[in-house]
Amino acid sequence: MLSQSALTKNTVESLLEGLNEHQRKAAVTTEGPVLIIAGAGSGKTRVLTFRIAYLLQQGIHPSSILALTFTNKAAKEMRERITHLVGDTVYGVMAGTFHSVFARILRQYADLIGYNRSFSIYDTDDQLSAVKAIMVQLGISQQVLPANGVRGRISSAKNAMISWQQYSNGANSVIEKQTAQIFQEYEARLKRSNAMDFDDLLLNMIRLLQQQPDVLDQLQERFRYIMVDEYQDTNKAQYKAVELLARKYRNLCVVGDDAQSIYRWRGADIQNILDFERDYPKATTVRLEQNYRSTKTILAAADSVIKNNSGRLKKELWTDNAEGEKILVLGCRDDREEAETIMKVVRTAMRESNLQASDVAVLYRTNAQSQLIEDAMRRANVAYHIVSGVSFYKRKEIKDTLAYLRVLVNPSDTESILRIINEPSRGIGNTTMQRLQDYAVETNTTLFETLKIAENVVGIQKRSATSVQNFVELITRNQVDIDTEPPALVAQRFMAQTGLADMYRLQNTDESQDRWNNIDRLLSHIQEQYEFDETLTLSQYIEQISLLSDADDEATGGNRVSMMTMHAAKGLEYPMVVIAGMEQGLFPLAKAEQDIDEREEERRLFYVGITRAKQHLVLTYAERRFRFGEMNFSRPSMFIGEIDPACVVGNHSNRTPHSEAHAVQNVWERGSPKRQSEFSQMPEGETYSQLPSAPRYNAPIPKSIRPANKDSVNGYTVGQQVNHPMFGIGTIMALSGSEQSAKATVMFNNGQRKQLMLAFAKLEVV
DNA sequence: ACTTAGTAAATTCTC
DNA sequence: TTTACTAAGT
Repeated sequence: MLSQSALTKNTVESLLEGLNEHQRKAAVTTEGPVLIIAGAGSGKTRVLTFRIAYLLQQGIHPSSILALTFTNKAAKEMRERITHLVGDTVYGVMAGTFHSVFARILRQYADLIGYNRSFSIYDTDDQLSAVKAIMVQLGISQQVLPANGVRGRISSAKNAMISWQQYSNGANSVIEKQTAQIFQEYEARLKRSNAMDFDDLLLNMIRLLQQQPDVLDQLQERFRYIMVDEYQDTNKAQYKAVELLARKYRNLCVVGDDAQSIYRWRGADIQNILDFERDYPKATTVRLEQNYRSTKTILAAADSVIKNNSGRLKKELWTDNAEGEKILVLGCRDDREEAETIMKVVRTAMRESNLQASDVAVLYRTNAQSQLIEDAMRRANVAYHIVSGVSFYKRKEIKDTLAYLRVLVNPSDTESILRIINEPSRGIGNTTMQRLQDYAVETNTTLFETLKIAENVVGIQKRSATSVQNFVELITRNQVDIDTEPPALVAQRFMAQTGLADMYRLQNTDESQDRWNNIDRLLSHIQEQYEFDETLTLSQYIEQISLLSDADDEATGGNRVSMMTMHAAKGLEYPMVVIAGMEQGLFPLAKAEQDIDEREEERRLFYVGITRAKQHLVLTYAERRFRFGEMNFSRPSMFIGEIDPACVVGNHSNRTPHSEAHAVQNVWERGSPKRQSEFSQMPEGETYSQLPSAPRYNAPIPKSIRPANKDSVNGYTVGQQVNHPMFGIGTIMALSGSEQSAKATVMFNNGQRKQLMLAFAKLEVV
């Protein structure tokens, strides 16, 4: 069957030999519920992928297998590794994040639960704008009740499967009662907009399964083997959805590590994994306790820290690896010095311990911390990159472009309309939109339907009504070809008409040029994706982008030091890890100082951080740090004190440095052992402000972004004289890209040099 | 309707 | 330091 040739008995058996006894058991116990408690570095992903390969080898049809992960990165890695084992067969396996898998299923059955299949997916920003609009509508001041707090409470409620009715019944305080009211309106508003937020993707999946027995049966029959990765991070809704899907065949295998649960704040319920054996009484439990990643020292340190948490699943991690060197703890005078120190430690380790830049990761608690470390790295010419910093997709111009495209696909999408109806300015102001929104709510129609009849709505100015009419026509005109023409073409033609790119082009500042280029990149990206998969629709593209916020790939490429938050580091490993900002109030965060649960979560996060390291681990802290615009004093993190002192060296407290500690020698070679600050001070005369700043985002858009220069493109040639309606006569200096993404660099006679996109700029050859 | 200036607040993590 | 909201002025 299928391309099973890639998967002979031999490959399976040889793989089997590569697994230890427990891993093997976890992989081949395919029937019934299985709980795999997988300690850090115990080969979890390996077991999961082998398990899937094994199922396929047993003759299980690929489409019977469902594998759910939390991040796109994890899903992608799993697919790649399975592909490695079984080849193309993997294409039948449904593997993805909860949200993406459910979104796909929900599109298919959308009409059964009262949605149109082109529903929009709302991210946190869209949620917030909906909440704000509702608060204005209800006359609740944001001064009294911060909108973002309301958004958070609504989302938490939904995570815990609490409906607005239930929330309303349980509301006691004024704040809760008002929130309940907003909650109710919020649900109605999203429904009217034919939109689901992230939580709805889970909740509607449950609704679908509960309300449509046929669908439930169909899906249960289809997904006979279900696997859930990072089970400790599931929330109530995810738990329920999985429970429903697995109820019939009960071939549910969950993998997780309670010690690595770090998403409580977004509704993850650690109880789900703790209670698995109770919920599935006949479950086989397998413990993966052999660590293949870290040295004995690192493991001991991690263990001594996590021991301070209560209520854990029994698990004893051990390793055959070497003792390894001690953990280096370095106190610094301030955050700048810390950054310099990190740079020096990394550079020294690369030189002395024969490490590549890509062998090193610098981890921190908050994204803001990366700035100074980046500066230090750049100054010293150490190649680095930021993993999932500010996403490309969070940029204003990109969000605007996507909003335009979403309106095209789903005109009911209120939040997207509000976002772009006056961007660029069309003379449609707040008052007008407020009136139209009120009217839409009163008549219980979509905003777009109301826009169509704007002239009949009382209180709307003639001028505004005309502008609205033009906007409606802009949308409807472009919707015509949406199902017949290639998505990139539709998008490009549409965007050229919206005037968004023109607005940035005419602003003609460095910043607007960037924005314009970003729009261009997005449009090119659609083209690329389409070339990769010709069945791609605009709707699918938007969904794909909405559910992606990780800057996955690309980030891993190249020989560079990786810098990221500890959350982002989950699932990764590096020969050398530096954890920065080990200070009370930063790590653990201030709010954890009172709350035991918060503190335990921070501790688990620290545990995750420590266990990323294979051989070298360095912890740093600063005695003073610039935060919130002012200098603050801080004390070393309590977590440092929790590490078994036998595992640690450094200038922390009055412990004397051990001479056998390799890294320590390197660090101290140029300074006095007592005051490490002396060697890490900034050289005189150089300041950080003189340094150019690095791009702050890490765009996941792959390759081909920098097209090669050409002599002739789309009928234009280098050297040609052209006329531009805005800039006048000029000469084409260079050409790049092709078709819709073609660009020309033009030197205009007025002295301006511009990069223009041929699809947008109306260049006339003279 | 749009611009500007002034003030307040918020700064963790993610699908 | 940066962002975001409000109010007043054009």
